[in-house]
Amino acid sequence: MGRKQLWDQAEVLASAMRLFRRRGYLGASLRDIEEATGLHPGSLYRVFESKDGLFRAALDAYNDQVVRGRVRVHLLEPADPVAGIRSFFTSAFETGLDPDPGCLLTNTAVESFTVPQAAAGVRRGLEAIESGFADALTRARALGLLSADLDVEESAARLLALYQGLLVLVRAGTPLTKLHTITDGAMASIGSEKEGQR
Amino acid sequence: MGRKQLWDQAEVLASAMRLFRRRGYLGASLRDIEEATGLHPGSLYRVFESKDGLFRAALDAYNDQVVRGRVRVHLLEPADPVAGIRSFFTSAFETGLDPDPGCLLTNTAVESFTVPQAAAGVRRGLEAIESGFADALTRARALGLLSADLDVEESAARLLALYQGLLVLVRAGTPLTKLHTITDGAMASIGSEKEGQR
DNA sequence: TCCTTAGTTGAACGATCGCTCACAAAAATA
DNA sequence: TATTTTTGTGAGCGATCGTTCAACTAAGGA
Repeated sequence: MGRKQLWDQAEVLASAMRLFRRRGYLGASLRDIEEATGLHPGSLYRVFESKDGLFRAALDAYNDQVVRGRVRVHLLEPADPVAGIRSFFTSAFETGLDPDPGCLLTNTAVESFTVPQAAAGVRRGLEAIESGFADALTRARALGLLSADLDVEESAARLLALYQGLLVLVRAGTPLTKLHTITDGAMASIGSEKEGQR
Repeated sequence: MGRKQLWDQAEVLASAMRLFRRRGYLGASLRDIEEATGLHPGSLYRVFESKDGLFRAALDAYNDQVVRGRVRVHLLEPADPVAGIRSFFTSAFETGLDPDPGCLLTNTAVESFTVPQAAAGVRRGLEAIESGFADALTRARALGLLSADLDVEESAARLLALYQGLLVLVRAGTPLTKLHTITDGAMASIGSEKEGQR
C-alpha cells in the first residue's frame, strides 16, 4: 500500500559517500547533499532522520562495499598475496584523474572529534583492513613468499598505519613517484624481494 | 603613538593552534575562537583579516615552532639518532591525558580540499619532517647504527608515511599498545635492533 | 591640555546552516 | 470510485555562521 520510493537507496548512499569523502562531514552542506543525490530534504529526512544519520549510513555502506570489497579483491582472494598487498597500496593512489582522492575512513578518523558518532564505524573499517593484511601475510608466509619468522600481527598493524599515512599524503598532493617509493619500501620491509613487479 | 596591543600574538596563535587541531578549520567557529583566545572579533580581524588568515598564521606558527621544534629535538640534535627517531614517534602519542591528540599538519592535509589555502603550509611541514628523518638516518648510517646500504631517501619517505598513519590511528582511538607495536616494527624495518629501548 | 592615532568592544548584518511541515501526488484498499 | 497510506516537494523556520563598523579607550605629540 502507499506510494513506491522513486529512488535507489544504494545509489543515494554512493553519491553521499563521494561527497563526504571529498568535503568531509562538516564541509558537505545539506544543499550540497540535495544536489549530489537529487533528493529533497523531506525525502532524506524521512529515511535517514538527520544529516548525521545519512553520514552513518554512508560510512557503513562504505565499509561494507568499498573497504571490504577492496580487502577481498586485493588481500583475501589473490593467489599471490604479496602482489595483492602491493596492489592494495597502489590502487589507493593510482586513481587516474579522480578529482577527489583519499579514503572516507581516513578522513573520518581525523574528523571524528567533531563527529563522534562516526568513531565506531571508523574502528570497524580499520579492523577490516588490518585483518585483511594479517590474512594475506599469513598466506604469504605459508606459501614461502615471506620469511617463516615474520611477525604477522606486528606487520599487519604497521601496514595499516602505512596505508593510512599514504592516504594522508595523497590528500596533501604528494607526487605519484614518492607514493610508489613508499610502497616499494613497505614491500621490502616485510621481506618481499619484489623483482620486476612494478 | 596610539594605544598598545593588549595581547601577545604568539599566545593567541598557540590557542588557535590547539583549537584548530582539536576541531579542524570548519569545526572551529569564530565564537569558539573568541572564547579560546579571549579576543573579540574586531581585534582578530584587524590583525588577521579573516578566519582563513588566522588559520594560515596558526599553521605557519605550528610549522615553525611545534613541527620544527620536534624535528630538532628528536631528529637533528640527539647523539643517538636511532633513539631519536623512536622518541619522535612515541612522543606523538604518549601525550598523557591530552584531550585532543593528533597533529594539526595531518588533520589539515586531510581537510585541505575544503581549505585549499592551507595546502602550501601542509606541504612545507611534511617536507620538514621528511628531511629531519633523512638527516637522522644519514647520521645513524655514518655512526654504524644502521646498515651502510640503507636507502635514506626511501626510508625517510616511508617513515613520514608511517608517522602520518600513526597520527590518523591516534585520532581513531587506537590503544597505546598497538601504537607501540607499530613503532617497534618501524624501527625494526630500518634495521634497528632496539634491544631494551622500550 | 587637546588632538591624533592605534587598539578594543560588542551589537548586529546578510548569508547560510540543519531541519520541519503543510500540501500534492501516487499506489493500495475498500 | 472513494478512502487510506506512503512518498515527494519545496517554502521557510530559528539558529548560527563569518564578518563589519560605529562608539569607546588609551597612548604619544603639539
